[in-house]
Amino acid sequence: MPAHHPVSSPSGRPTIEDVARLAGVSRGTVSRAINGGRHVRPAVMAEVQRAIDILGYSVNPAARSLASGRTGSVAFVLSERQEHLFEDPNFGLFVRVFSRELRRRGRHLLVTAAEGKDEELFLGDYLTGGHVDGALLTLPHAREPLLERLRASGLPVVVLGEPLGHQEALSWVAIDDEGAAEEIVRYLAAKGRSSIATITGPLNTSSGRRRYEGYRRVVGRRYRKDLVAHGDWSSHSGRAATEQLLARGTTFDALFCASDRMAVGAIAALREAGLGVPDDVAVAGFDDSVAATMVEPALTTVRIPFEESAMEAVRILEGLLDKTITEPRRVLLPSKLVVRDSA
Amino acid sequence: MPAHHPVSSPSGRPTIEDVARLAGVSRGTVSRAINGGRHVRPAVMAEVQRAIDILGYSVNPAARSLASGRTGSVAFVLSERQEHLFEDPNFGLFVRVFSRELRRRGRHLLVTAAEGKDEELFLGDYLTGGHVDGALLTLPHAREPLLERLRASGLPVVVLGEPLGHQEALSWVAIDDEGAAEEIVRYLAAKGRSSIATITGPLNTSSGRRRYEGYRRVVGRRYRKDLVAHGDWSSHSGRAATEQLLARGTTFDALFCASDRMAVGAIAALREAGLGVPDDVAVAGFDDSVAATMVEPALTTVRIPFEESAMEAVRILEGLLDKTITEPRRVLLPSKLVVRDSA
DNA sequence: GCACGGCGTGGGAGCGCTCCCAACGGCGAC
DNA sequence: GTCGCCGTTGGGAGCGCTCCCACGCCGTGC
Repeated sequence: MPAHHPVSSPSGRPTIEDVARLAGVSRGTVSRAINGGRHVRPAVMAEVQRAIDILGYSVNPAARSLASGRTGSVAFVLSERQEHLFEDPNFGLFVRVFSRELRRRGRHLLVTAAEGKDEELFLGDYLTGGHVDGALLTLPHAREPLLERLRASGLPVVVLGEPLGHQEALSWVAIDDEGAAEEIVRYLAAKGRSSIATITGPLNTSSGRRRYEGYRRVVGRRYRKDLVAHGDWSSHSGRAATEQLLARGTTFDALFCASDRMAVGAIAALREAGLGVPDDVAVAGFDDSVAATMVEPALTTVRIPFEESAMEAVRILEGLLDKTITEPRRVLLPSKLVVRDSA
Repeated sequence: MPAHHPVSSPSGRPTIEDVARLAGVSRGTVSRAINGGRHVRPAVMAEVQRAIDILGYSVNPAARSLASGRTGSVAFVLSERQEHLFEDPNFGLFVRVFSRELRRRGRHLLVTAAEGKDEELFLGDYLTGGHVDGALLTLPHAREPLLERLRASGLPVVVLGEPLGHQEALSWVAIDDEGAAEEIVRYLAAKGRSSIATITGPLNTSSGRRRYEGYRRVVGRRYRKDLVAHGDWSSHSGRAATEQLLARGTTFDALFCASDRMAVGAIAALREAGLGVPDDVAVAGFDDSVAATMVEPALTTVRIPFEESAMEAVRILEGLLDKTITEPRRVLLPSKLVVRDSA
């Protein structure tokens, strides 16, 4: 039951001054007490805490921020134009992990979206406008102007995914897409599949490119252009790409899709064409998303360590913020093959 | 190209004072100019704008917030313990719509999660601690303490979904779950299905309860307890509930599932039991989520006007913030039947 | 015995903005 | 011609906090 004690502030809320008066110490001492308690005697600490409890005091974030020049919050920026990540369960996962990890470090998470050109512009203003101390970015497409501006502003930033063209200048955490793609395609080959087709993701994204490169490395000399089709991660595009593949008349006994959702579309198309999965065509996905177990047959796919990468990103950002890390840091995390029924 | 002009502030960033000096007016006039321009001559406005552009000035949010007592930002709170909304595409949709609508009104969106008891407690502190001017809440379970605390704090709040037990004291925006359930169950009946089973959502959630009530109203006297099973929205629970229904030995020719995801699980279970959909059992879902078109056959379901409800919530919150609205406001939005192949 | 360093503390000086009041001038009304 | 009003402007007074310097005090080393 706070606030039945005399309080001076016109806002009605108790201030640090009220706490100081009640505890019988100075404003400076209370400030030190609520900021870690360095150079404060334990007895005084306790007394201050008691006063805080009695008054129901909580610091005014605006005042703290104005005086200290820090905000205590970090932005999570979704510079995703379309659906991939945004409509993905991973988005929620990221938010949850970030929020938890940052809270543990005494910071707040602030989520913003930047969809169009305007929003991206606005975003630059916002991020460099003193609203946040740092930022976590997802950027499937290379977004030169924003990245360049952020780099120039000196704002601590960690990118989720590999920022094509900015690998050197920024810190980032990514999945070893290429290695994972290699592993799953190699698995298909080991199962005796000799002609392996693929549906790639957008090749202007890092993941799209890398997964495709992993595929190419494994098929090596057996690479054939007519076994490759392109999608945009969506189930719809997976279906269309498969139909295109089939329409070419080339046959294949395995199909590596760069996303689970495309694999779902692919399975539907194969089934319509009278082909059995995995008997006629083994299908492999990527992501181990909820879609993976929702289709029949359940997808053999690759599990991406989203949680770990989120935690790693926060760790790096924290280092950047407290200047423990001064050079851009880059981390590549391994993923894991998940074998189910589709291949 | 900002900041090649002499700047006084020790932070390096130009302040309102620098702008005033360059524009040849006073601090007060610049403040008025950047806050709508009331009582400022057009010529002066232009001069101030020019100075702002030259210096690359942007307001310091902390200083503004400290002086004005407002923050300009609104929290979107996910007090969702588990997966339903969080792993849902709707979540992303909400974030996007909120972010867009608030930006349009000159505010920022701040997303926070509150999963455990601790976080909920923390959340109360946070929301009432002066970090935000108002909040948008999702709360599938009735969370008495948080709601009570928010109500008592006087913070403007709009709830997405019906806050059971707090319908009178808070503003909220919800879907007409009951009406929508009625409509789709009536549709099943109109298709000649005589024994309609249902898989409900959690009955301690408003939607779970209302959808069940809609079902009951339509089946009326033909209600049979053994045609009802319960789930938790997940596809897994839909599968389990269906197996349970089948195990009872009672037959049914239609199944209304309170979520698409449960319908997906139900279809898998029915298929395993050798029952055809929709021939033997017509299946209806709810939500019109991405899952709806991902299964075979595509789900007949109910489309929920998420976007509209998000926009409506912002509209109400805005009214609460600028005191245009003083009484709690309640809005119930209608949904729309979407007929596909499963029923 | 005395100088010195460091811990613990008090309080002045801002941080950059908004709010408000006083002052100024021009204009229509009487 | 004078009065009063309103639109416009300047600038003082904070908003509630952190930062930093100065001051006392105690313990240590010689």
